[in-house]
Amino acid sequence: MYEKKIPENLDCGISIAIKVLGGKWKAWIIDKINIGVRRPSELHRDIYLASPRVVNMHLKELEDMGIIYKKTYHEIPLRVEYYLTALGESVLPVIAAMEKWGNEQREHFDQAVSL
Amino acid sequence: MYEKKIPENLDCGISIAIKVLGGKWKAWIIDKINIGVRRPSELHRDIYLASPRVVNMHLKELEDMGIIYKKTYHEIPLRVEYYLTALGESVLPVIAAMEKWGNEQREHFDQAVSL
DNA sequence: TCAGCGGGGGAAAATTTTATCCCTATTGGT
DNA sequence: ACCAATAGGGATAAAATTTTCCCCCGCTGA
Repeated sequence: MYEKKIPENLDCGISIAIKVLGGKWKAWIIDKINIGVRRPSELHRDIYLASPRVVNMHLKELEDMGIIYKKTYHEIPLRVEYYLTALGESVLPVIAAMEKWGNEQREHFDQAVSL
Repeated sequence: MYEKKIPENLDCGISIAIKVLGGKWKAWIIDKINIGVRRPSELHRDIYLASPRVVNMHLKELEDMGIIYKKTYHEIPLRVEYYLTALGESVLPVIAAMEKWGNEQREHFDQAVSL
């Protein structure tokens, strides 16, 4: 796994929140799991714009951070489901706030420079 | 300036919010400007962990996105001040939510893996 | 036997972001 | 003449993230 070379700074709450939500698809994944898209293959299909590999990596990170947990069913075919932990649920309002604000301001960003 | 090669996806509000708040120091900068740290040199001193160059680049991006605006006083020595636009002020609650959540969960992340 | 689905990961390349270094310019002070 | 403070940016290097490609395993069904 990749080793960070520059130490992190988690002084302020913002850094922590960005660590959890800042990845390209992390917030989206959390949202989907919350909605009930639990299986990796479902998530891959749902977030088809992201490469499956990144979704997997994000899932792993979120699991390591204690935002989600994994349930493995030893069935055939193998089945895996992800669920939000209490910590993961506690972050939902933050995501909702971001989502709400972003949607309200979408018009502005559609016009504004295509940065 | 750097040209993106992969088109952005601003489908959901989350992407938009992350575009504005996801940079390493963007939320911090917005917060500081809101508090009254307005001049570039002040911001550099205040956010001394970030390289001044990046703060400048973030300021430019935030200005281009319409989150902040710049007032230039043609005094000697030259004086520049940044202020939040209405759009910038509208994002403050989102930052507050992130900050609040991050601080509440800080303990968890202090213990958890030093990812 | 071979293709396909499920979940998953290594290695390397490509892309994006951040850091470092050093420069511009104006003006005041010593 | 030279250094300081102000605000800024080009070029390049380094770091971090994301993508791409191709592999693993267990099992099923044709």
